[in-house]
Amino acid sequence: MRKERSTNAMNEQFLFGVCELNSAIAVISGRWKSQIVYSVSRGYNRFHLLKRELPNISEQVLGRQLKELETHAILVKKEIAGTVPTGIEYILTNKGLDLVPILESLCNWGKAYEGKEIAACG
Amino acid sequence: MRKERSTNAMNEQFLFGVCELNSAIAVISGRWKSQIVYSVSRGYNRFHLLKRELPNISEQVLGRQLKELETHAILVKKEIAGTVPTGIEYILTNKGLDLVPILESLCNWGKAYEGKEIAACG
DNA sequence: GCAATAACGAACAAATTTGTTAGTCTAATT
DNA sequence: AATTAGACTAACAAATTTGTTCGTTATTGC
Repeated sequence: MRKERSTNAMNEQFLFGVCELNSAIAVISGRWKSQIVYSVSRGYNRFHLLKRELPNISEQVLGRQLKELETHAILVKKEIAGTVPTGIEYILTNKGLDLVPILESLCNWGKAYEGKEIAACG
Repeated sequence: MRKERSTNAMNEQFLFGVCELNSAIAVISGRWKSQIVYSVSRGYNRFHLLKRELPNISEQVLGRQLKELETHAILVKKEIAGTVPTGIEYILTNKGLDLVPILESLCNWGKAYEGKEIAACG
């Protein structure tokens, strides 16, 4: 549980107030989160498909990350009609869909400077 | 210190291998980091200016974050000639400069969906 | 009946990040 | 001579994130 009045939590709130950038980053930070969003966007949109894509994640952690993404309205759960037991699909919301191209930019940025930890000065 | 062989650390490495997206996010995650990059890009490029911009950060934490950004080659330190004691400027590298527009997209994305935690489904 | 698959939730523990306390060094100012 | 400003570092403690163990529900396959 969060301690709402810890320095850490208050600093987080302060930054949220400074610029939406900081809330945005808070949403996509976290060990598996942006990779999950990216995978879902590419069609790996069910629990077992994500498990297969990310073999090192435990089911419990996957469930937790998905729930957090749902809380932040990046994706929604949808029951697949006519399946027994009811299958669940994860669908990106508009918010989630709009995030995907930004993640792609980040990916390209990462690739462009791969291994160049000591970059030339601009 | 990091435990190189913890599950957590190994999962991080795994994700770095899956897509550069994950290393990119790792670089900009962290309580103050992207805000610092953004502030530096807007001219708050000295230790004391950043302290004034982010009054809640302690000097120790600011120093640490700046050092990490330096390690990831987002910015470099530069001595200001002719100042006594030597003043230090922080300059964004090309890598850092290329990051700024992405941070701006994230900021706009955050603004667009501000408060809309329960978004319409795409 | 027993195991497996799909999809998780709760509680606890380990790892990591963030913040705090104390201290450094130089030079100008009071 | 003491204080202040700029720019930090190291070591420790608190907070938070990540991973683990155990358990659940329901249906199909052997």
